[in-house]
Amino acid sequence: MDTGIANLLGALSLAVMDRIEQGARDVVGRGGETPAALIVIGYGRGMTNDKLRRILDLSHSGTVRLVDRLVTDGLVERRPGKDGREVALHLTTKGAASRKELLASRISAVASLLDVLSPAETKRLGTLIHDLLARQDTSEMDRFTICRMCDDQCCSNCPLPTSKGKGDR
Amino acid sequence: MDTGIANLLGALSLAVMDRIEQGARDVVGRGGETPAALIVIGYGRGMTNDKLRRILDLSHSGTVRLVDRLVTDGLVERRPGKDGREVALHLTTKGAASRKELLASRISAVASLLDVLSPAETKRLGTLIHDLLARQDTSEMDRFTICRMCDDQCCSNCPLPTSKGKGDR
DNA sequence: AATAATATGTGCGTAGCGCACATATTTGGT
DNA sequence: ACCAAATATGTGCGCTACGCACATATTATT
Repeated sequence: MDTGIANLLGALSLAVMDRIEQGARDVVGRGGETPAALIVIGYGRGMTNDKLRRILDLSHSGTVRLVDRLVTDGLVERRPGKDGREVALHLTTKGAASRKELLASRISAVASLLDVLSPAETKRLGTLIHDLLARQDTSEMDRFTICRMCDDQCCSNCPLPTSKGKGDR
Repeated sequence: MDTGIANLLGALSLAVMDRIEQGARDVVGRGGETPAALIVIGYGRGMTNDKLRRILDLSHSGTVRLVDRLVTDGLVERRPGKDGREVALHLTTKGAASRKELLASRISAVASLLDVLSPAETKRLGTLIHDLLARQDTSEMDRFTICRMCDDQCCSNCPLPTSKGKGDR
C-alpha cells in the first residue's frame, strides 16, 4: 500500500529531525528556528531580518527577537545595510565557529542513522532522495526554507529546482 | 561523498516534518508534542501520564500540562487507573475523530512529497527506508518514540526491531 | 510498620513565538 | 518637489509549550 511507504518516510523523518534538533540544542543552547537562523545567516552575504523571516517562516517580531538572542549570545552582529532601512546580519567569529559545529553535528546525527545501510544501498537511497527533491515544485523561497539547515556544499549542488521567472533580486 | 547523502536526507526530513507539523497544527490547533500525544493516547489502551512522558521525551510536569490542554480541548478524559496512582488516559469521541483526521493529514502531507516518484521508485524507496529502520539498534522506548506519530497500521507491521530482554512491564 | 519507589499534580519561571502598533527609510505617482 | 504607498525594522504585550523544584498520594519492599 502506498500510504505504508508514506508512513515509513514520516517515521524516518521524525527520527532524523529528533536527532538533528537535539544536537543543535546541545551546540547552540537554543531551540526552535534559532539554529537554522545561524546557518542561514552564515551562508548568504547581505542577509537581512526580512529575508530571514521569509526563509524561516516566522513572524516579523519573532525574527527580530530571534536575532536579539543571537546577538545576546555573541553569535551575530547587526551592521548597517546599504539600504538605510535594512540591517545587515553578520556572524561573529564565535558565530561562525558555532555554525560549523552545528553543521557537523547535523551531518553526524543523520549519518549515525544512515550507516546501517551498505554503500550500495546508501547510494541508491541518495539517488532516490535526490530525484524526489529535484522533482518538487518549489519556489525560490521554498528552496531556501527546505535548505535552511543544509551544509554549504548542499546548495552548491542542490537538487531543488530553481524556479525561473522569480528572480531573487 | 557520504555526507552529501546525509545532507539530502536531512533536508528531506526537514521538509517532511515542516509539512506534517503544519498540518497537525491546523487540525488540533496546538503544536509541540501535543499532536503526537493524541496519537499515542489513541493507540494503546491503558496509557498513563508516565508512559506518555517517556514516549514523548518530555518532563513530568510538561506532560501533565500537555494532558491538561487535551482535557481542556475536550479530546481526552482522565479516568482512574487500576493502580490507584495511575491515571488512565482515554480519548473522547471528539478526540478519536481529531486523531483520525491528524493521521490522515500526516499521510497526505508525506504523500504529496512522495508522489513525484514512479511506483517503482516509491517501492524501492520504501524498501530502503524499511531496511534502514529495521537495522537500527532501538530500545522498546525508542521504538515508541519514533512511532509516536505513526498511523496504526504501521505498528502492526513495524520495521523497528523489538529488543528482547527488556520486557515492557 | 517504616522506608523507598512510583505516579501524579502544582507554583513558578523561561524560551520562543505572534499580533498590533510605532517608526524610519525608500519608492512611485502627480 | 511633494505626498502617499511600500518596505524594513523595532517594541509592548500576551500566549503556548515547556522545565525545575516541590508537594502529595498510592503501592512495593524490607
